[in-house]
Amino acid sequence: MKTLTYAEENYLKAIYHISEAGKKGVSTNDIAAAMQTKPASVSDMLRKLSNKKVIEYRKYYGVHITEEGKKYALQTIRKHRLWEVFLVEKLHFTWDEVHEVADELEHIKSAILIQRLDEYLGYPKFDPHGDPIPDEYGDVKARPRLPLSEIEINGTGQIVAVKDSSAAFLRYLDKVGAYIGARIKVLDKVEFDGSVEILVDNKKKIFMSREVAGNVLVMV
Amino acid sequence: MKTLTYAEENYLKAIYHISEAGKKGVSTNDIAAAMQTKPASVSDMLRKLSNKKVIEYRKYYGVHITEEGKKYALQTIRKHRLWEVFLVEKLHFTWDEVHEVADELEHIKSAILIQRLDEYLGYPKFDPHGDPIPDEYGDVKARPRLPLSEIEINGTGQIVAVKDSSAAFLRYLDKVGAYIGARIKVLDKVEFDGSVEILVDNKKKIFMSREVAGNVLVMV
DNA sequence: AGATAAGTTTAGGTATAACTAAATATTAAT
DNA sequence: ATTAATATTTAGTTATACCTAAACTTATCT
Repeated sequence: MKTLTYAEENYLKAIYHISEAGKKGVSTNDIAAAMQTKPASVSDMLRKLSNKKVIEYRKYYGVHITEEGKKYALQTIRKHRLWEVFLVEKLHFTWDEVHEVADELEHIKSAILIQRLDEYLGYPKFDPHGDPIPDEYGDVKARPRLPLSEIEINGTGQIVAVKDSSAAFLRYLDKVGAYIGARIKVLDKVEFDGSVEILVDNKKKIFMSREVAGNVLVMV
Repeated sequence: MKTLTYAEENYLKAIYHISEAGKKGVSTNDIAAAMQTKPASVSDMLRKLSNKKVIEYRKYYGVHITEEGKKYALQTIRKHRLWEVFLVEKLHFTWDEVHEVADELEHIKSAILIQRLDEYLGYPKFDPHGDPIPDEYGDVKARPRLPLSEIEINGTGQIVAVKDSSAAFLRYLDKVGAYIGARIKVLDKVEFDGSVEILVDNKKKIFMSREVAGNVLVMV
C-alpha cells in the first residue's frame, strides 16, 4: 500500500477520468487543462507518478494509467461519490453544491471511516449525479446509458447522469425541471436545430437545446 | 478572513490548548512536544504565525495567542469536536477511535458544511469526551469541573471529560467501566498511594490509581 | 524536405514545512 | 559573577508542488 499525496491523488483521478473518456494515451496538455495548472507542472508530476508505478510514461507520447494506478484512482472516486451521497441525503446539500466539498473530503485517509460511511448510507450504488460508486475492490456497476439527444421520438427512459456536472449546468437543469432519477419520454425532435421536447415524470413538458440534451444521460 | 494552512491551523490549536492549560506564555519546547516535531521547526512556524498576527511573538520569551488567533483556533476546535460527535453518534466509532480521523476532518474548509453538520447533529454542546463545542462565534459553555482525585469521600458527580484523551487511556477507562456521562460516588480514598474507590452508576465498584483519577474530570 | 506551429520538457526559481547541526540567548548553579 | 545547563534561534538542506522562460520534440503545412 503506497501513500499518495493529495496532489498525486488528484492527478491520478484526472488521468483516470480522461482515459476513460478517450480510451487512449492522455496528453500533458489535457491533464493541465483538467487540473487548472500549467503543462510544466504536469511534466513534474508525471515523473513522480511514474516513479511510483501508477502510470506508464513515455516522454512526449502521453501517459497510460497502470492497473495499480487504476486501483488508487477508483478508491478516490469511491470516496468522493460516497461523500456526495452523504452531503445530499444527510446534510441536504443540493446536487450542484457538493463537488468542491467532496473534492476535499475524498482525501481523508481512514479506511474504516469509508467502510462505516458506506454502511451508514446503505451501500449506495450511484452518487447524486447518477455516477456509479466503485466498491471497495474497485468494481463498478456500469449502467447502459445514452445521451438524451440520441433517443428517438416516443422513446422513454430515466435520467441517470450528466456529462457536464458544472454547477451552472446543474442549476440550469434543476430550473427547467430535470433531475437525476426523472422518468422521461421524448415527445418531439426539431430537425433544424436538434432541440427536443420531452415529458418529465408523465406530467411536465419541457424543451431542451441539442447542447443540453447531449449532456444528459438516459438509461433506456 | 485569512487563510491558514493545515500546519498553521494545527500549531494554532496546540498553542491555544497549551495556553488554556497554563494561562501564560507558551514555550517553543512545549509546542514542539505537543506537535511531535523539533524546536527548530517550531521557531520557523512562530515567525509565520506572527506575520499573520494570530500570535504575539517575542524571541526567547514564548508566545501569546491574539484575539484573532483565538478565533481561528476555536473554529478548528469546533470542527474537530463536531466531527467527533458525528463519528461516534452516526458512524458508531468508539470514543478512542475518533481522534486521528477528526484531526483530518477538522481542516475541511466549507463553512456551510459545518453549519449543516451542526444542525444535523442537533446542535450538540459537548463532544464524546465531554469537552465543550464552541459555537460559530467561538463562545464556549464551560462546565465547572474537578479532577476525580480531588473529590472528597462520599462526594458525587458525573464524569464529563478526561485530561489525557490518548487512545490507550480511553481504552483503559472503558475497560474498567468508566465513561463520559457516568454518575460516580467516591467511596474511599487510600492515604498512602492516593488511589480511590468509586461507585459507577450506583451499581459497579471500581478502583483507580491516583494517576488515573487525576486525569478524569468530574462535574460536581 | 524544410519551415512553422503545437506540444512537451528542462532549468531555474518560489513557498511551505520539515530536518540536522551550529550558534546564540536565557536560566540555574556553584 | 562566571560557568554550566537548558532553551531557542539561525543557517543550510530536503521534499512537495507550483510557476515562468527557454529549449527541445513531434506534428503539420506548403
